[in-house]
Amino acid sequence: MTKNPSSDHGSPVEGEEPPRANNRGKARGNLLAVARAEFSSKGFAGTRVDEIAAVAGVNKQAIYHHFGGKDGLFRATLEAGYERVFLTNQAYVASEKPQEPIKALQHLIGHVFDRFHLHPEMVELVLEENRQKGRHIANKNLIEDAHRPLVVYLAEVLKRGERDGSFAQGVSAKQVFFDIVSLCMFYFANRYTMSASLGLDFLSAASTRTRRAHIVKQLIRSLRAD
Amino acid sequence: MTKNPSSDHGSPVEGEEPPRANNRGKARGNLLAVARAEFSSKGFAGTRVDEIAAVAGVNKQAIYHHFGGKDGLFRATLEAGYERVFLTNQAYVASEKPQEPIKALQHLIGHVFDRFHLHPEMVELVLEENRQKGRHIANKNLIEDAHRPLVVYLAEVLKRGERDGSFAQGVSAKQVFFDIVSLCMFYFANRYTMSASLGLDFLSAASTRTRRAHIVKQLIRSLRAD
Amino acid sequence: MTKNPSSDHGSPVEGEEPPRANNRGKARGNLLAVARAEFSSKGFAGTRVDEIAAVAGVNKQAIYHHFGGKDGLFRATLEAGYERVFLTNQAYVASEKPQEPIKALQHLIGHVFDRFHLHPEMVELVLEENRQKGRHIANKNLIEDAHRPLVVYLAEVLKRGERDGSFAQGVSAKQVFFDIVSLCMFYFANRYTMSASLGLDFLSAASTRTRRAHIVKQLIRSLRAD
Amino acid sequence: MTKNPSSDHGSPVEGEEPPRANNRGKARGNLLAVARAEFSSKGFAGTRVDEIAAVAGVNKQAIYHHFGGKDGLFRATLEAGYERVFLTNQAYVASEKPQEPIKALQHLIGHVFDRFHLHPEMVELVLEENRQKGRHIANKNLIEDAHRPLVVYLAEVLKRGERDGSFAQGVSAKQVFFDIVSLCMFYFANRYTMSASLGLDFLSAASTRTRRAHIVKQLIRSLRAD
DNA sequence: AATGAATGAGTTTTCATTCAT
DNA sequence: TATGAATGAAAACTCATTCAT
Repeated sequence: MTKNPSSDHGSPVEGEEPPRANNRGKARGNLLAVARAEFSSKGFAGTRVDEIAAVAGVNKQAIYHHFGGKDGLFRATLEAGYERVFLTNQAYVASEKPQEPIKALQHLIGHVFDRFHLHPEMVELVLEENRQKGRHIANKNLIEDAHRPLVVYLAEVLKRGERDGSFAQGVSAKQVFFDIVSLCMFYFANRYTMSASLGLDFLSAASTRTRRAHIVKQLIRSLRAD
Repeated sequence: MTKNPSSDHGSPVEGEEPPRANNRGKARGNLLAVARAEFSSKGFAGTRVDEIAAVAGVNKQAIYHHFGGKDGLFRATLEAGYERVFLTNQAYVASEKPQEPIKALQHLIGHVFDRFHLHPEMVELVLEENRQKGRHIANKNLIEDAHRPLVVYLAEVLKRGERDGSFAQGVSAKQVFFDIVSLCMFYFANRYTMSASLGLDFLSAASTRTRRAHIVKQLIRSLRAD
Repeated sequence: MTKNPSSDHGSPVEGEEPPRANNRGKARGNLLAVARAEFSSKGFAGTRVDEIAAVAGVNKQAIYHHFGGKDGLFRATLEAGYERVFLTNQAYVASEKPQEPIKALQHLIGHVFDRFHLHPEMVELVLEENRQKGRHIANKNLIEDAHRPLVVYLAEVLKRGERDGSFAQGVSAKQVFFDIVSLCMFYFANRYTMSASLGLDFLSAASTRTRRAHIVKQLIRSLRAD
Repeated sequence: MTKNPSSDHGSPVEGEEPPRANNRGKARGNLLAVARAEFSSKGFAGTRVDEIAAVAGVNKQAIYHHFGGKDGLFRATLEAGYERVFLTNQAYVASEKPQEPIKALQHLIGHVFDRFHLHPEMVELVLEENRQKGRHIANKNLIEDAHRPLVVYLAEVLKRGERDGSFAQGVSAKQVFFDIVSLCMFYFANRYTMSASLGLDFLSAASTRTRRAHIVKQLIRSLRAD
């Protein structure tokens, strides 16, 4: 999985940059950044090609030139997202110091939660792709690769925990990974109806902190050795 | 579908199924049923008002007559869904025999999972409403009411478990409810990307059973007294 | 020209009346009153049959029952308007004391102006009918009758003025009537663009008073004997 | 009357042309020409966007592309009309030879009358805009500018007439301008009902000539010095 | 007479995509 | 390649009128 540094731009979304003379490749990057914002907030069907082009400050034709159309742009947006996930996960694992399994796991769960907190657009993008029954996932390996660093790391942590007696035996790392992602991502995906359901305000920072702590604690508890 | 025979004098049309005659009052129900299917499979923006009307076998205008428009129809569909959730939960709680807390909780988690399994459309409807930032939730009480039977029952089970020593002290019932819904619903909402992520096929019945068992087990473990 | 007293209602427009047990004939009157307001403010094409029924507080079907449809309702509205004009003009002429021609004419012009001021809806109704090239005027005599009292009275005043030397000889009463109506009605029909044209605010009461005085004065001057 | 060559499109109204081939840039002009005809004959609400596009021989979307919608097209049509009025008035004033005030005024009144006679569509457009309470007048200056040449010229003529004793003192030029426009425009706006009112046929050329002469004569008389 | 529902043709507007310069 | 215009299909929504009770 290689990384195209020029696609890690995002000028129109993350910062204001004066239009420079050298527009080489900027159109593509701008489009991806704007598409990410648009697709995630409005869904695939609700997103307008014209608006993406307008917000990105490029001609509509650029979308057809670079991505072939709306579908291609969505696919590229999704792929760029997974690329980012991969890089983030890779960096996370690389930066983790050796530490006891419980600490490592607590930290990992917090990392996943915080990533979704920081990038709710990715939550929406993934949800959208699932609603479309995965029709844009041309390269399933891309997704698997994106999460592999974390899954591998998690499996290793669990194994160490099993050995040193901090974790229960025989719990599938993949299922645990699924648990972690479920609990973290679902929070950001369903805050509106869950707020109504439980009579709480999950949009507040305090509720988010509370929920985060609860998730970390319960997941750890669910893995303890008896 | 009852028919008034006295209005059947005169020659009926051959071959054609009478879409006319007594459509009185049927339109609303038909529309809600079709809308549920359409909105859940295509999302709000991806759903076509014309198609709903056509599939429901009613005139397009009926949607505007009964619901005021696409938004109104979505709102009504969502509300009807929550109404169903309420009835189901109410019936579930009413039918539960007295039993020890762990059994009760296992059963409850399985119930929630199975409901989502049986009604994935409701999953999609709720997801869609969250993507739209809850703009169709006119009546938040409806949602809260829909889940209240289960939340109240869960709180009571947890309390009993705390008392008899099967569950840990001081875990918030609302947070646990959130955990249950997260783990169960997320499975049905993200099977495509999670399949790709983990290299498994979560569309198969076997995987679903495995996942269900895992969720029940881990949630119970996460609540054990130390 | 007979007058149907039951059509001189106007409850929903001119006053609030509690719904009474005896609704006989009220629907027709309500509809005419509301139609007058709607047609005049939105034009024929811009007016909605549903809205008239809703505002009038009657069932839509009543429109078809009483008037045959939108066209019939417009026609009836127009005719009711002319009927009112007739009655007003008849009463005006009947109430005029003998007076010298110039006074009589000044008073008459003011009367015309004030009628349009009081009933701008009639201005719009007439304009609309002209835009439709008079297609609703089934009975042209109705219109002629409506103005006849005033035209006859005007001709008589002019004749007296000619005889006593206050007015010029040989000016057509019909043309003068046309002048009066033109100057008075046009003011109320074109206040928006004329305000913009001349940089004045013809919606203000002061401008209206000024314009009224000017019109009276100039018309009298235009008729003086040399 | 000078003509702005760039506005001299109008092929679809004046003749049949192959609608294909080079349509570049023609759409806008065609649409304005057709819209003028449609809006003036049917009013805003009565006009169909589809029909304008069809008659203009362009795609319906062109209306949204160039004007943003029906409202924008009406506004543009109105503005183009006032533009024409301005050019016409400017040319009229420029072409007027020095002459005595009464002659100048007679000529001016005839000019105004003849313009409305030649362009009854503009009459309808203006009436329509007034019915809509001026909601399309984005730029009031445009309207004021359109008439300014004539108003300024009129004021100057009146002033000269006051000085040389042909006109009365202290009559407001703006009010006189209003008189002229009222009398001339009203004739074309209300010929149907006025014909019925007075039992005359104001659609005939003879009646129009008679009315024109009457208006000119009476306006001049209304301004004479005593 | 009154009412809610139904009808079907139509009306504005939108959209992804392509063309011509 | 960049850009404004063009395209045609379709989308949401509206309307006057009629039906059934």
